[in-house]
Amino acid sequence: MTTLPAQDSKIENPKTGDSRIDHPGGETLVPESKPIYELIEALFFAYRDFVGDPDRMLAAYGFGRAHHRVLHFVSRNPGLTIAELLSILRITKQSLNRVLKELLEKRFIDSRPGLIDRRQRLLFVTPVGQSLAEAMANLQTKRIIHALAEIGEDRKETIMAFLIAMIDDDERDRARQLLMGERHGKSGAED
Amino acid sequence: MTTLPAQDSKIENPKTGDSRIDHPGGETLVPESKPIYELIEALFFAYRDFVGDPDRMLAAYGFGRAHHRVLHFVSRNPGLTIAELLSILRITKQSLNRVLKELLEKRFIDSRPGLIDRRQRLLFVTPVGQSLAEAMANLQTKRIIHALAEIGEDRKETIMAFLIAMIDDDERDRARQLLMGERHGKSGAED
DNA sequence: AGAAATAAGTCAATAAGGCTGACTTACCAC
DNA sequence: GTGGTAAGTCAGCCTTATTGACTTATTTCT
Repeated sequence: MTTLPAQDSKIENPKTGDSRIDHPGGETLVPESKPIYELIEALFFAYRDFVGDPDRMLAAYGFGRAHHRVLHFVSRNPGLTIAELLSILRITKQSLNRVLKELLEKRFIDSRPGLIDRRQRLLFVTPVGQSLAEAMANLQTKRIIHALAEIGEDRKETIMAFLIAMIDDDERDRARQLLMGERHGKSGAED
Repeated sequence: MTTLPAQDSKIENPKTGDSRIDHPGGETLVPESKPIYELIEALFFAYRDFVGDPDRMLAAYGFGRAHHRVLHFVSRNPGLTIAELLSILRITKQSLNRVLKELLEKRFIDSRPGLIDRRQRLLFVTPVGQSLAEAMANLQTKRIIHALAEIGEDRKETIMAFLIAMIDDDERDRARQLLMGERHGKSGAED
């Protein structure tokens, strides 16, 4: 935390968009264009409904959004380690542990010690877990397909390119590897 | 069955040929196509980083994501009522009140009784609030512009159309009105 | 062999942001 | 003047996240 809200508002004119604004975040922001409100809000609404589908399904199992994320990435990356999962989800070990414990207890996820490094616990979905993960992915896919149909399926690569370009620069490669289905070449975890 | 541009086949496929899955949610899900994992995950990563920018800025004021949403929609829709805000955000009165109270106390938002219906409280951003709202919108716009530049700016309408099509059918019109900047024609609240 | 580093699990406390239910106040409308 | 509506509030609860400190098992380094 830098300086506290020394909120000296030095806005010139909210209407011109020509405002040079100092913020405690540090940077002086000089917008190079007017805010693209349509896209900001469309993204908000789209994402809200996009995660709303699985949310409703998860509730029937007593799970939440956190469980979904864990189940999803384990399902997509069998043999994932705790450490890898943590860095994908960007949460702490303690946060992950709570949901992971539940998923293990309820047998949606299974863990086995690593073959090479036995300290590691390699995570796999059970058939039940796979079924749930797929069901949620299908729900989301349904929505995506509907949306792609609206704009023309051939635009799918445009959408992908846009979304990938929205990711943080220093995270893009890692994310791209994940979502392009490349396995993390460690810990000999193929089944 | 939509023909997808046959993405990849690098992943060890889930060995469930089973496409008919019963879930306590009630519905039997029969996917009409393979899950589009790339898009699901790209959306996850893109949104995570998209909201990460404002999150960091808000933290400097002791605010969170909830404050951002309130500030944003009030800034964009001066004269918004509590009821309207609740239905946009889809949260409860009690949840809203906690953050709204803070925004009012710290003078980022101002409220006046409605002219026609004095039970209503019309919400407006103060100059300080406007400044913060703009700063965050500028941050997000920066990311969006960068992403649009990657795919060609002319694709902006494609992205918009996609995102809008992702919204729930019965919410789409309302959302579209909001993000297209049409004012809710009530309570004589123009500035 | 022994020390240090690493992977993971755990305990405790805290916070943000949601929720429900029940109730009040103020105001509008019939 | 009664009833409905907009908003505010009290109390309690849940989920998801945080930090810090510590343990255990195992690998790696010297």
